[in-house]
Amino acid sequence: MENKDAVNALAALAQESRLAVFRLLVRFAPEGLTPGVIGEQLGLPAPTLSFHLKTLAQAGLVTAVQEGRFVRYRAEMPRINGLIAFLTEDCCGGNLQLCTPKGNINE
Amino acid sequence: MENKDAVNALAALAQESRLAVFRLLVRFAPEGLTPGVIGEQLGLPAPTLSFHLKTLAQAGLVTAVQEGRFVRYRAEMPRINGLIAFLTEDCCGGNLQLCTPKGNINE
DNA sequence: TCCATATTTCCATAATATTGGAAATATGGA
DNA sequence: TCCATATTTCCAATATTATGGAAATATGGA
Repeated sequence: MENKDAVNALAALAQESRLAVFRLLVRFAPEGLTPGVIGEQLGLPAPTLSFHLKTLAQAGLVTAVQEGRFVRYRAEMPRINGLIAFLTEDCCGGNLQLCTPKGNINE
Repeated sequence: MENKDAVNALAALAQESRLAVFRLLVRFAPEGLTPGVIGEQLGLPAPTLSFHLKTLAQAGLVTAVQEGRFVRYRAEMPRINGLIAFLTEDCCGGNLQLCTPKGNINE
């Protein structure tokens, strides 16, 4: 991942509503959700939500698939994992145990 | 970590110069670096760098310690690890292998 | 004390992002 | 075909952020 890609992804996540949308989609990965459901869950007006979903999609953090008259949005897990790797790259000059004692994001 | 804290941290990282500063400090963790060295490495004017370091510090991503007439900045690794955990919390409804095949940020 | 150096604050300019109402578009079902 | 519903685009007002020159502050050494 390049610096600019990472900045784009981080900027997409650095907004309260978008972060909530993304985390909801992470929770509902890999099935995904429709804007209708997302908006209902988070109490967001449709235009606002549409704007935020577009931003997340442009950053590569979610993908959209048309399903009849619905659109299914999904969290792009490889993307977020790539971002995470980028953030901790060469951590402590390679001496990992110095800064990530457990070394695992899932603990 | 709360949503607002996460947004603060993400916003701090969502800027090209600041992301570069943070990653440099991650690489040089846990010793840290002074603004002089950072500015030289990244080609940033002192006032700009000072502004960005302050922003990173306010977000809890770096800490500053006075050392004589230098200030030593360090990446706050527990903070970034907390942010990473927050981003992937309840991923796939707990079915981790679905979205993080390797499950480890360091691979 | 005085000076050189390290770092920060002040400030004005410029650029960018967020919001949601109203309207437009698209789709499937009656 | 016509309608109800899902989603997006348009738009303008508002708010937030980045930049770096000039000046201020702080520290140790001479």
